[in-house]
Amino acid sequence: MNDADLMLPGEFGAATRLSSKALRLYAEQGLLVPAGIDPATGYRRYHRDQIPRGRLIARLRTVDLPLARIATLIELSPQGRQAELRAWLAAQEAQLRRRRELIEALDCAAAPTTAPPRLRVRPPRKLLCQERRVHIGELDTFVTEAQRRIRGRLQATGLPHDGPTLVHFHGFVTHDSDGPVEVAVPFTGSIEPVDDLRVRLSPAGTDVYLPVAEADARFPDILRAYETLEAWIDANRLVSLASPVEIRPGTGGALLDVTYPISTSERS
Amino acid sequence: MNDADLMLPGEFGAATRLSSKALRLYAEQGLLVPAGIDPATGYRRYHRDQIPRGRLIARLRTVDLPLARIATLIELSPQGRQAELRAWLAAQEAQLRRRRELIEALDCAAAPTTAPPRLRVRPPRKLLCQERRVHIGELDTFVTEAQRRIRGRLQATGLPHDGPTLVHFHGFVTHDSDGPVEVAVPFTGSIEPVDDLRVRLSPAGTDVYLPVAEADARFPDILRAYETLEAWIDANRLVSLASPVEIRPGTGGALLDVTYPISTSERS
DNA sequence: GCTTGACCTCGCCCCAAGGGAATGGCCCAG
DNA sequence: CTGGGCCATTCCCTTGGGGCGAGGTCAAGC
Repeated sequence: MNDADLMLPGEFGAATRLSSKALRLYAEQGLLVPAGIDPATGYRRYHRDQIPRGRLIARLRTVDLPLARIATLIELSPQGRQAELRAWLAAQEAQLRRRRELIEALDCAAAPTTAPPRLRVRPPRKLLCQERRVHIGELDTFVTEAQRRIRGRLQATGLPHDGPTLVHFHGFVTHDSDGPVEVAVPFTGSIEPVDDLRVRLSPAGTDVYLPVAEADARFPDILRAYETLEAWIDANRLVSLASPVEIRPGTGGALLDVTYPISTSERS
Repeated sequence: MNDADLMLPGEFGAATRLSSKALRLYAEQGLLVPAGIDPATGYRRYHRDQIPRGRLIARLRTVDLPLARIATLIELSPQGRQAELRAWLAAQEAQLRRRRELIEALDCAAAPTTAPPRLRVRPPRKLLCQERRVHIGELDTFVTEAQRRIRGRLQATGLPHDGPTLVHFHGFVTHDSDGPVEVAVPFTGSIEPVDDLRVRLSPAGTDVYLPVAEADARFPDILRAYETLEAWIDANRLVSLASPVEIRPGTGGALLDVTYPISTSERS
């Protein structure tokens, strides 16, 4: 280890294309620690052998990888690193595809769908529910599974459970955003909550709904139904009182009805 | 305008899926200003008619558009907005492609190219230069144009200008990063700087270089030559003293030589 | 020996888009 | 009258640095 192999941040930065401010940051984070620090002056000294590492960091930063990710990547073999990078790229591309889908869906909302939403009165009822945060990919599995558990529980208690299945979307469910989602089956009678199955009341009210055929029920196509309903609610100067619900099966042979609870109280 | 049409942030946020924190921010930025503020309590009241705007903002935020961009988009017609959004998506995709290219180039660096770099002594010389910041798309035009201007100036002064053209890359030149780039032609004699043409000295030294055929000289393929040179410099425990230079024409019929100045002074 | 200029240090404030927490005000229901 | 649910304001936190200012260091020139 030779004195002449040591450089100040300026020179090292020129060799690696990293600013001295960036170097300071990386040093603080332990990502690229100077070979030595002069205890008297505080001057950082980088060793020539650190140049490849610095240059690699700079490269990875040019594609906007977060430092934390770089810190793990940099410890891998070139092959492993490359594999991770390709995976990361694929993830970025998937995200971009999803954004494109969302934007296209936003576009389609401008074109009205065929059928106008309809109104329906909803009676008060008691629900047995299971709630969880899920991303869009896990949604179908969760709904199927939760429905099975809820109906199984109702059956075991000897209660009728021939009502539809209600899926409440308390939050956006997309690839990037997880619910929460609540699966519920209305029932009559009395049952004790168990584990993560809970009992709650759903008040009476009015719903506006739109039947959705199986062909249009996939994500992100189904967003069009939501758009249509929201546009209708806005156009009629109403307010949705709570989260939208997907009711399966839907009316008139539809796979499901997308439903919004709305206020019917006259606003003076 | 009815009192009952006004909502507190909680209700309005539920209708638009915006957090009250986000609403506060948008209000400060003028992006979504409450219909009224109670002067006594400071309570913000949103009007029902603001729901579509809020919902649109929320949608646009889900694809990570910056608020400033949203502020301009939101004033456009749906058609104009959609066009802008598509353009933005295309830009995002272009950026992702460039990142992929950079990562692939990083990968190829692991596989050594055929020819090893060679050393060459560089005499001291005087250069007539033009420097500008350019992105990769403008690079060829700039180099051609600058070269023409410089040689024209040399010819007009009656000085020989039969040397090669030197293109110094003082900074990365990619789609995302603009130079600076300096085009220079060596000459002998005396000339006055004019406009943005300047005269500077290039000291003697040693270069390590790699000829690049026309087929490999396009971006991002040419990055492989840079990778190879940098790897060679690192492996030989040398330090590049300054920015890399592309010299046209290159040796042995190559389109250009990618060149790094290196230190040859013995380090004790 | 002195200055000058280039380089270095540290420390603070700034960007986007909010999240989280602490503290206090407002209002409604029991 | 008290509790709970909203609401307000204020401060600090995140990422990856850029920019500025005060002051220390170092080598070169005079």
